[in-house]
Amino acid sequence: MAASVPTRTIGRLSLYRRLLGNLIADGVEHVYSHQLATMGGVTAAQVRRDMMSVGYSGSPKRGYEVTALAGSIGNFLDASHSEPVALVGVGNLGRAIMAYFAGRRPRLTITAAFDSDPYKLNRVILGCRCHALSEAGAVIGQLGIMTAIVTVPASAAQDVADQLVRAGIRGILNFAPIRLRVRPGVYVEDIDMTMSLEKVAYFARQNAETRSIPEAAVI
Amino acid sequence: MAASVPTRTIGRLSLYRRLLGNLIADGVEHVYSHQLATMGGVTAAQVRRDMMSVGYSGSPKRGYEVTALAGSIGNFLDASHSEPVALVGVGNLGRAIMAYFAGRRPRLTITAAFDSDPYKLNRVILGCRCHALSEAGAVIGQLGIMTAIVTVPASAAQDVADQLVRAGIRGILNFAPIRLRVRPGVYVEDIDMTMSLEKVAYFARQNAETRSIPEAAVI
DNA sequence: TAGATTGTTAATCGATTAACAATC
DNA sequence: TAGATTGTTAATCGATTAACAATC
Repeated sequence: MAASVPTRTIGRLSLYRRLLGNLIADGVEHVYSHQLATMGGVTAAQVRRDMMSVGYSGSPKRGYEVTALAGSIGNFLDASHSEPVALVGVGNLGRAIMAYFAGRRPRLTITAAFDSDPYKLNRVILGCRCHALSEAGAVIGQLGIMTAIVTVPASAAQDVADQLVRAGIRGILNFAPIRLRVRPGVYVEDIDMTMSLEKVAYFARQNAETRSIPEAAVI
Repeated sequence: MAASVPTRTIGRLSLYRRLLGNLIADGVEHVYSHQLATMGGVTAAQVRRDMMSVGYSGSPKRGYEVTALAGSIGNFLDASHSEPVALVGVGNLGRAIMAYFAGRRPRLTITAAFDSDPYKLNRVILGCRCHALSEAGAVIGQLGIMTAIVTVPASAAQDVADQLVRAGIRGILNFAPIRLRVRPGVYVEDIDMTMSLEKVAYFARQNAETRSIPEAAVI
């Protein structure tokens, strides 16, 4: 139905929508591609191409209408109804993420939590009931959950992913530092914080080395 | 000095090193490109190319020597000495990240924390002293910190980034949902959890829609 | 040796960028 | 109108993939 859109474009659309939300809050009514580009750290041509892919047209005079564009992106990105999300692994990181998403995107709500710790079972943590993973099939099936966040240790992640996929999950946001193997038709997005931090440290060092003398002058 | 290597390659090197660590723990001595490829979710050719970029050679007979390769990658990725990291924003997410990195990469240790909450000042949280942001210049300069993690709200992130760059930071791992504007020579890596989750939800829905009938048969 | 793997080049692929006529 | 912006195509760019001779 929807033309196939590259995964990076989907990410940028999510970004634009947030920017548009800010503009709406500020009472702005129209925006040009180059303005969105500056705010989003992309090029103006890229913004225009992305708008094309959601099928929204701007006008050469006033650019894009902010509320209408936000609506178009919403139609493109969102489900027709509010969507529940599952989270597996109610440790430090899991709880922080639950708190982070609480009330942020009303259309994506963490509705079910799972953990292997028997002490946490059936307790309500951050407004969300904590189940045993063995109940995943039943709970996920009953609530019609398609999206899950995995915040368990690497050693448990593949097993958890297998159970989630069997339970009907079609998309996983994976924080475990391991590459999950899932069957085709299940989308996995990895957030590997260790990898990201090592990358930042590497380039920080490169930057410091290559411009150690000029930088003092530049500042 | 080091040939310029694309940022994705640096990420993969970090990944390989972790995989090699697991192999070493398992007592494995040699590994072939296709084995690393399977574990890392990349292609064998890509692995071989990446090994070339760190200047390590394998043998057609035994593949790559695990410990030596891990050492080469370490030489390439790591600083000669242990590196301190700063974290700004000691909220739920910030504390979870501090706990996450504690003891994980001994060469990258979160050594200084910053927060605007006066209640947290000078307290030691997860083994790390919490300073006021106004001290950033002094603390970061004194400890020689080049890398920082930003876990403040979006509204404060740009201001924090500016202060960090002024204090000498050359690389930022940014969790705030906003595009930071920094001068050239400062590397920024974004972890935008909302964007990632929306992306996963989008593709989960696509997957569920496109294969709603066949999937039952496939399972 | 025979066979599988490596290093390395050439071909492919996809996304980004540049460019510009159409438009308000 | 004049001028800036849009929609859209063509050119560019970079990374990935395929391929294969060299090697152990």
